[in-house]
Parts: sequence; structure tokens; C-alpha cells
Amino acid sequence: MAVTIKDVAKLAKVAPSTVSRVIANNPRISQRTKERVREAMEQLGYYPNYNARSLVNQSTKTLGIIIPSSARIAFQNPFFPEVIRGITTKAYVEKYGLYLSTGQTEEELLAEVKEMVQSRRVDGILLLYAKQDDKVMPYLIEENFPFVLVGRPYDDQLKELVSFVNNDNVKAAKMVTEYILLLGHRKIGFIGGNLEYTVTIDHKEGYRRALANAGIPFREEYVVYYDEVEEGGQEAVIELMSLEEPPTALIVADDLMALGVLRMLDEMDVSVPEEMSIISFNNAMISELSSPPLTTVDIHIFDLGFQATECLIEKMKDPERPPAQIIIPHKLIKRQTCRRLLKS
Amino acid sequence: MAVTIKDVAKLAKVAPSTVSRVIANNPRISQRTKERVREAMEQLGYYPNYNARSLVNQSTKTLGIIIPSSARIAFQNPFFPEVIRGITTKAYVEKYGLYLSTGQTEEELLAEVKEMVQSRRVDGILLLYAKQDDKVMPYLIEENFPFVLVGRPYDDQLKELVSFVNNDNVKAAKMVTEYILLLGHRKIGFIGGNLEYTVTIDHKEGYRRALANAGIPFREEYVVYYDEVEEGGQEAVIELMSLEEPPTALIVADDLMALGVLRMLDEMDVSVPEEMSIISFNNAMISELSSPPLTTVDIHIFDLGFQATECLIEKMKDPERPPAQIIIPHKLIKRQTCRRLLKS
DNA sequence: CTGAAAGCGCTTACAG
DNA sequence: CTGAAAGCGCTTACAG
Repeated sequence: MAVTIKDVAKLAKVAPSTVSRVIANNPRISQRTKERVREAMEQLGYYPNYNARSLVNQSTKTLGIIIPSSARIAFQNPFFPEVIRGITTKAYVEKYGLYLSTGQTEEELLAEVKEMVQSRRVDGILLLYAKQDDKVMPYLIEENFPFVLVGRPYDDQLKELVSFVNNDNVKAAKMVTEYILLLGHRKIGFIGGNLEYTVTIDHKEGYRRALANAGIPFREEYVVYYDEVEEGGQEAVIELMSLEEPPTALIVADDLMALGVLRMLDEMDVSVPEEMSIISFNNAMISELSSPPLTTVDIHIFDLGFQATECLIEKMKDPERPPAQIIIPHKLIKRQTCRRLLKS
Repeated sequence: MAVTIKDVAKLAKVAPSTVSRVIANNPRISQRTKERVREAMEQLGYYPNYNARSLVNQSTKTLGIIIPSSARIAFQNPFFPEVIRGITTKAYVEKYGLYLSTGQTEEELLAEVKEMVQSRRVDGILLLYAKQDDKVMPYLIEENFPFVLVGRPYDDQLKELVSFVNNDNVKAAKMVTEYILLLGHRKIGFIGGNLEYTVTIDHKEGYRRALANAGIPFREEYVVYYDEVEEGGQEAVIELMSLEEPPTALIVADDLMALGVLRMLDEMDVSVPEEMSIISFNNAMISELSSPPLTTVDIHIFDLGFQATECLIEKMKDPERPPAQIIIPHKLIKRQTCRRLLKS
């Protein structure tokens, strides 16, 4: 029913192989027949059958995007849409299609990834998370399947083996802490995300280092982790504000959580930034729209996705190329949630 | 290099056709050989080649998701991630894969959709937007390609022709307006989204009807449209608050915009809900996290995606089935941004 | 510069 | 119950 290469060949009075060659714009075909064939294609509204093509080329020209199984929560976080936007943008110019994972649990995801690679549904994979005990990445490494990670491997030993695009989250968190320190704060709370994710570990490390450099003791009770974005920020606030010496500043895992923190503080009638300074990460659009607008660090999420895609495409072109580690710079965005601590 | 059906056949000492039949679990194959073949598949780690399969079956078992070309802005809106989550969930249980559009302009998108359907990359399409002068939907209709729309067609004449899953946005907006009216407000501002989208038109119509029923004149200066989510809410507020008789209540297109509205009002020192009531749509997570938490209407975005997918799959199974129009219910979520107008 | 043939990895009538 | 053959719609050596 659909028009095939044979139909075009018949109309243009050439062999199917010739049609195939003009599609590929093979230079050995004369200009005259190229034109005739193109006209026929136009006239019939011909599009090459993608599956037939992929079958013989052993390549699908599509990239798989693996979203963490906790997508229920994850997708609420503006981070993912924004990386995907970066991916989409690069994929479009490179004429790659995008295939989305659908698994909802870690097991489902792993099974899905296996299917994707073994059934040759995609040519390469973009892994959008890095966490402890993850089975997907080891599988990809074992299969020697082209992929790039957004984030960094949980296991340091894998660092040399995989290509990844990441921020220097340790440095970013250290800088953020130093900034707060410079504003005179000494009691600084840390509200991290799920400790299974590498970002959280790195943030904490940066926080720790900054404190150490400043000669300020690290207090366990000031650091708190929540993986539930939804209520997380709010519960964390309750916990921290109930301390005998509550913090005067808070470093928060991401903007969405910071929103919850702001709301809880508002409910408790502690005003930001007068009585509490807040700084978070990501610079999502909501950070600009919140009241007061959030001081945050822009981690250039779009670029993370864009460059990961670029890197993956490079890798697919040249499988021999050694793993690349790309660090995307970050930038402090000062808005209105941080203030110098008044002497009391 | 990859293991094929022939390898399995050889190992199991049967013909390739037999292997194919056990994959399909054909009842005519004896239990004994089924077991032998399955063992061989297991042993070799066999996965059927997806492209070969699709080629002969003329079906890819994948669905295309078309995200509006304005994805740059759109994707910042929690609406899209959430519909996609609904789609993903249903697609997973039905064992469908998901293919994502990447076009950034309307022309790119149209070209991409054409390629998707003509090249047989997908079996059906989920259209995530409905707007004026859109060329994608007419194309799909003309090609008689299975698709379902999330939203409703801009052109009323198409209503009978296409399957869609939507909220009753007129009713929702009418209800919202009536609620505000019941709280004693008479000067009610309306901050809509882009007028090219059907949601905006429907919201406005509901607003209009509620006012008419209450015998309150419709005032042009109270209605204002912004398509830029980012600054939109804020500019709208400036515009409305500069009126000689500024509104005492605001109906806002969606939660994200409402966040901007809240922020601007905060800057102007008008307190919510004491001096201004605000109600919006969507019930995204941010509506709960904002301060004060937003009164909004839950439109069950997840269900929109889930049911659209279900509907599409039905349609693909039975192409003769008449178009289905599914309306997802909405629900007022009272939080803290609306208050009875005090007599002044 | 162009064509005939083989092959990519499956599935499915058709035989037996 | 199972196999041999044809075919899905392409591409690409191999000839000429």
C-alpha cells in the first residue's frame, strides 16, 4: 500500500538500486537520472521505509533516553524536562530520533535497557542518573554498548571507563557554603537529596570541605537527607528548626525542595532572608518566580543534555575513542534569599 | 555478530520458522520442541531483531509523542512531564515503546511527523497540543493515521472526526469564576495563556458565562493574555494593578504563572489572600509548595496522558471504531489563596 | 553510470 | 507438528 522503492524505480524507469543510490546521493549517479528519480519520488510522495533501512544498515539512528525508575517523583523535578530539552535540541540537528524508557521500577528498567540494546532498537544510550547499586550502567559497560552518563558514576573505579557529562558538584557546593560563610553565618544546615545519588554525596563533600577550611566543626545534626521532593523540604525544616541551636542558613538540594522550605518557613513565620538565608541548586524557572526569588546555582542543565548527546554521537562514530569526561561550569545566581548575618 | 534466529535454530536442531513460532508461542508447536528452543534461546541470550520484526509485521509497537514546537517554554511547564508520565505508564503495561518528537519550530515538527508516519517509525501518535492554524492534525486526518489529541481541536468542525481526551475547560473556568463570585468578588481579573490554544479560549468562555449568569458586565480591561510563562504572570499583574479599579481577585491560566503573579504581588506589597484572591489551574506540585499554597483546579494531567494512550491503542486495534471523546473530570483544590471579599 | 543479485533477520502461507 | 520458500523494503558488493 505504501509506496516503495520499486514504485519509484518503475516510474523513473530505473532499477531499485539506482533509486537507493540517489537517496544516498551517490556521486556516481548522473545528474540527469538523479533528477528524474527525485521527480518520481516527489510525485509519489515516497519516504524510505525506516525499518527496512535500519535492518540492512544495522543502525537505527535513534538514541535511547533512560529516565530513572523513580520517574514518578523525578519527572516533577524541572531537571529532567530541561536535560531532555538539551538532548532534543542536539538530536534534532544530528537527525537522530529519541526513544524514551518507560520502566517504573529498577528491574523493569534493566529489562527494558537489555531489550533496547539487544533488539537493536537504538544506537546509543543517554543515562540520566547515577546511583548506588545501579545495574544498568554495569550492563552497558559489559556489553560495550555506546552510552554516556549525565552525572558521574557512583563507583569511582568506573570513572575511567565511562563517558560522562557532569557538573563539579563538590566545587559548587563548596563555593555555595563559602558564600554563606562569608555572609557571616556559622550555623549552616544542609538539606540534601537521596544519598544514593552521586549529586548528594558530592554536595555534602563540598559542604564539608568548606566548613573544614573555615575551621568550623561539622555537625551531624545539621545535615539531613530527603528523597521525597514533595514533602521533603518541609519535613527537613521541621527537623532543623527544632534543634536547640537552629541554623541561620540553609543549603538546599534543589530549587523545588527550596520552594517547600520557603513555604514551611513562611508557615513558621520565620522570614527569608531576614531570619534565614537559603541557597539552592539548579536555577530552574521556579527559582526566579518564587517569593522571594531564590539565590541558587545555575548548573546549565540544558548544556548537560546537549553535550551528553554530542559526546554520545562522537562515541558512536568512533567506538575506539577513549571515554570523555566533560565538566559543565556552574554559576552562582544571587537573588534574594541570602543575607549577611546580623550580629546578635 | 549478534545472535539470530538461525543460531538458535541450529542449536535447537529445528528450522528457523519453528523458532519464530515458539517466539510467537504458536499452539501448533509441541511442548517438547518449545522447551528445547527456549533453552537454546536462553543459552545464546537471544533477542529478536526489532527491525526485522517490524519490517515483516508492518508495525513497530511504538507510539510517537508530539510535543508542541514551543517546547522551549512548554517543557518548563509541569504539564508536559506529567502527561508524559501518564503516557509512559500505560505504554509500559501495553508493551509499547515511546518515540519523542524533536522539532523546534512548527515547520520542523510537521516535517518530522510526516517522516514518522510515512517511514513507519510509529504505529500511532499522541498529539499533546491543540492550537490555531496547526498543520499537524489536518495532515494526520488526511492520512487517516491513528492518533489521539490531548486537548480539543481548535476547529469545531473537526470535533466529530478526531479522538481526543480533554477536560471540560469551559466548565472548570466557569466553576472557578462562580467560586470567586460566591466569595463576594465583583472585580475579577483573568490572566490567560496564549489565545491560539484551545484551553485559553475555553477558560475565557467559562469566565464569561459565569459573569453573564451573575449579571456582571464583562470588562475587556480585566482580561489579559500572556504566552510567555516566564515573565508573563508578572507583566499581567502590572497591567491589571495599574487599572483605575484594579481587580480584587485573579483567575490565572496555570500554576506556574500563578507563581509569577504571587511574586509580583509580593513585590508590590499586596498580600494574598487578604488583599487579592488567586485561583489557578493544574494542581502541579508547585501549587502545593508555593507560599501561600495555591487554590487551584486539579485537571488530572496524569489521567489525560494515560487515557489518551489507552484510547490510541484501542483505535489502532480497531481502525473502524468511531472517534472517541473522553472528558476527564476536574476538581477544585481549596488551599490558601482565596478569601471572602471584605466589605469596604 | 547503471542493473541483477544477494542478503539484512524475521514471519507466514503452503506443503507434507 | 515441522520445514522450505517467499517476501517485507531496503543497500551494496559485483559486473559490465
